[in-house]
Amino acid sequence: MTGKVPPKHRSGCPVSLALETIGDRWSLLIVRDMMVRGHRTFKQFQGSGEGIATNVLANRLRKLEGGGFIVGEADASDGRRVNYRLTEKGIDLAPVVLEILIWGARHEASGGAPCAAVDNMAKHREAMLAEVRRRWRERDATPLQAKSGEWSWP
Amino acid sequence: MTGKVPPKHRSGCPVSLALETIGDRWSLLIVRDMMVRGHRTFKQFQGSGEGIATNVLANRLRKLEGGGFIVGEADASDGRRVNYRLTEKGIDLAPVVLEILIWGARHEASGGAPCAAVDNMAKHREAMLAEVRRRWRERDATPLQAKSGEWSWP
DNA sequence: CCGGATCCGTTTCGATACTG
DNA sequence: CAGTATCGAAACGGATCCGG
Repeated sequence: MTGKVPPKHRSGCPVSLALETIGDRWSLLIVRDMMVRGHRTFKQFQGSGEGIATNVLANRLRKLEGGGFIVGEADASDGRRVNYRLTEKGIDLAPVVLEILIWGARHEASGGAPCAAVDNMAKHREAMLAEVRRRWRERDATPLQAKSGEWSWP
Repeated sequence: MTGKVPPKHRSGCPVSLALETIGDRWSLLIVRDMMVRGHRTFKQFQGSGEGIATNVLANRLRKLEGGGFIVGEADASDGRRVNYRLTEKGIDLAPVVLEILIWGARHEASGGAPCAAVDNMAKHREAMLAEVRRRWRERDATPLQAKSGEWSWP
């Protein structure tokens, strides 16, 4: 709290990239880990991002939750564990994440074709998106591996 | 100076979202303005973003240039004017920007269908991407309007 | 142990003023 | 017009501590 100043927001509808919410280095990384690696817990995010500080991670999770991208609910069998799930709004970020992955595989990996998984996702774009959507809708937050060998992920 | 600490960078190829470069609130906004509105100059960016500070804008332009997303070249007829152009690496961000636009039109505009332009782009996805690519390759950095009425932009 | 909260030094942001 | 200079405010990030 303590005086959260709202941003400028001058353009009404037309061209907002909505980067005020997800336009930072960590938020999309968290969403990516959820979608592609099936991560759900604080600990998992902590280990799979490129080393995010715990306070920053907590801050981002709360921000994503406040923005309606994810929801956090206590694990049924383990009270101390919190499971985060993607909402519809968060799931709809899948195409964005996928395109960034594709872009990164082409330009960031700085080479030929080091990442076969991304290549596979790009090939079966619609199928991959449908799979992500189905998984998170059904609360079956398992990683994206082993869909008849189409996608694999470290 | 004074100790520029390189980031962690532990994952080699597989899943880097490369958000270290474009993962902030302004960089993609600049790229979007170039792609969709045909902006090329400091002044244009200054007026079309949601009010970016001049020093931040200068910083982002240099960062994008250093990352190979854009190049800045002095205008032939006007020495003091600098024209920024998208490189291939920057042009390849078009799918990313488009997906974010689509996402934002659905979730951020918080309503039914306020933005027909984005809707049009989503419908003619490949054509729009091809058009962006062609324009910036040929140095004809005009806005995206008036492609037989398919896309229009404020 | 897990999911944070709190403190604290460093870095970056962002608004305004100013310069070539 | 296209940027710097400056400076307060915010965020980052590490380390450590806390509640369950």
